[in-house]
Amino acid sequence: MERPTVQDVADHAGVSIATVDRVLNARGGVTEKSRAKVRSSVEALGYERDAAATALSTGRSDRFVFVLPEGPNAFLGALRTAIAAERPAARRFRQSLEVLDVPAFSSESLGAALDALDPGSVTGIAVFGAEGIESARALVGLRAAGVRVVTLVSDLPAEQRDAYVGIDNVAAGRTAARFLGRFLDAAPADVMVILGSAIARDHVDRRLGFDMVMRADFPHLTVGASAEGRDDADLVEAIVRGALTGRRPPAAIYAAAAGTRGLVAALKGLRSRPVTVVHELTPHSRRALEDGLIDLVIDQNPAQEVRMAIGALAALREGRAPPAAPLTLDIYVRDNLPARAA
Amino acid sequence: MERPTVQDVADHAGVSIATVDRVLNARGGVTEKSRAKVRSSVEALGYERDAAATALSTGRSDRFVFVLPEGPNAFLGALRTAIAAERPAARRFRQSLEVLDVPAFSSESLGAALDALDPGSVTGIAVFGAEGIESARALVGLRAAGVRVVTLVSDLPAEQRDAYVGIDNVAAGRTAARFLGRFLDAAPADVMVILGSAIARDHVDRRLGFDMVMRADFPHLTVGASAEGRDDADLVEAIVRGALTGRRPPAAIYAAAAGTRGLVAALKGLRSRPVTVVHELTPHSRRALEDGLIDLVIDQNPAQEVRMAIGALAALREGRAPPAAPLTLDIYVRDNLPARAA
DNA sequence: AAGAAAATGATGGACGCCAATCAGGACCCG
DNA sequence: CGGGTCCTGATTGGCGTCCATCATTTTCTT
Repeated sequence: MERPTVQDVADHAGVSIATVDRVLNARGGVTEKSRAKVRSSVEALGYERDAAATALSTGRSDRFVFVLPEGPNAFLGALRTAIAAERPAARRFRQSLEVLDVPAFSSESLGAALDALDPGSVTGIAVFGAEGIESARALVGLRAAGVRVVTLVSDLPAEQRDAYVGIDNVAAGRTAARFLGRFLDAAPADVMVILGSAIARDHVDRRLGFDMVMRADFPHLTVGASAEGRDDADLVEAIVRGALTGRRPPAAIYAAAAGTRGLVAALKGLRSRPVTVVHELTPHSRRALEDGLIDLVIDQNPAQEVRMAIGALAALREGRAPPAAPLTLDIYVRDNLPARAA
Repeated sequence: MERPTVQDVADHAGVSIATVDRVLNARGGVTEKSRAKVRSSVEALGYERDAAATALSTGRSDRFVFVLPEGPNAFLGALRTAIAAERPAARRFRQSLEVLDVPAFSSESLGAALDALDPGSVTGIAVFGAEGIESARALVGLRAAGVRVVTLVSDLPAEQRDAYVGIDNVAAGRTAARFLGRFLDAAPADVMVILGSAIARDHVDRRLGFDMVMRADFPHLTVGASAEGRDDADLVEAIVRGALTGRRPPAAIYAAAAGTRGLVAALKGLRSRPVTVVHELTPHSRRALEDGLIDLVIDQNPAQEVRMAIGALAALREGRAPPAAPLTLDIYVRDNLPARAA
């Protein structure tokens, strides 16, 4: 029941280990007959490459680059922290993690930054928020040059990436609608939705899912047009204040984007506050949950997200299929908040 | 910026690699002065043991045993499936995973089964549902013999285990209460709680958390005494039917234990059904959620649980600290169900 | 200061795989 | 049948660490 080695496979197949090696590493120059023998021996013995020995021997080192928009938003901060936290572990597997900052909401500079990457030395990249033609072209180019690409948080068309790592944003929107609907009573009311940008795929998906459930199961609730907060706390605050002091203040708010700080600021000190669901567990949203200012947080665990992205890139690099299932949504109320991080 | 090796450390410290090796592996026979030199060089160069080389060289193989109660319950089945699914991955790291079945609810036979394990050949074990004096004694004995012990799902006193892998059950109870309370309207009503066993730590914790929130935030709801379903679907069905046809049928049910199948059966065909929260995402609870028979499922991802248990055992075996944070609760409504597994 | 004890250096063989080279054999072609 | 191509076997030298052995140096003891 010992683990078989290439030597065992060679003996079993009646060939030399050199031939086994040629087959296993697709070096060519082996007759179909020998290949078949080796393959069936591999099968018969249940041979599996020893990962440790391979890693040692090849001494390969992978360079993974996370391309993130600049900006003070808390979720991005958490993502950066998570990347830093994974570094030591990644290092043990000879993977180096880098972060490349690009201006937010600018497809041109993103494209330029991607073009500046050396496809020879970069094993794979993880991109976040890369909607736009310039970046699309750059991504296709990188992939053609052999760089693996995963999209983070917000997906892109298939030709621009090898895999998507993130939550199912349509499901996130549906879920938000479900809880909002259930938390409200049966009386007709208005619901407000705040997005970051109307072209960000993740936000659009959330809105889509939200509307689906609202229309189907909570017809007494009226969902207004999306407000665009551009992930800017001050702008969000202004929008929310405006709505709440209007003549028909919403009974519920779904904030599908960043800028929670502004939202929370606007909610503070109200006599009766709307039922509120936001995205991303950040210090602000956590605090607001604890204080009872908001009701629910839908989170995509950045740490898990980073780990999955690394795992997906590593899998792609080794020619394995990356995991297909999207990340699960983490749903928080004030009662299941994780212990405070150090 | 290359990864330093022991050779580099030796050069930097002005000693031989033999000495570095003695320090790194605590083999003794090194003066404090040399030890200090080596340690500071390790620090200065940022040396880290190469995991691949170590694994190759030691050729260690770990035997991890999962001790699980027998029984047809779906959660246990999922746990077993998850263990089987992890086997190939574990094998790549020279870890073998075994499952040891013991009769449910019997501390004597659990103790006997644990005593029968050979501490010499078992690296670590993961136990589930091990309340009782016989098993406690056996666990303490195993730990003294060098076997690492993690508790799964339900925790035990610290002297019986090295680490706990599972969710925070008090938080789970609190969360269940929060959603039940918010889903009901403000009218006074009765709430029913179903446990598996009144001595299982996880169930007791859930009840505790549930009561805390109910008392604090939903005083208009009356929580009755716990019904003991012993994780038995038929018994649970009888209990629920009885309650629903009584003179004061509960407006909400919190099922903190297994036996969801029975609960769902009892709910089927009612004109007005109680708001219901159950634990564990199984085919039954999933179906019930989709059909609108129940409202919320609190899940502890068995796959993640198994992975974490293996990770914790591996960490313990290498002398590292296992991760301290409990697993996050997965909360499901009909809108964020994961894609159906194959 | 001689002898014992402790610390250190030097070395080599694992571990399993990768990568490259060289030599010999089988086979085909004209 | 000579010359070439294609397969195959054999061999070597790593990769970084662990572990054991043996020789040598330093330090301590009395």
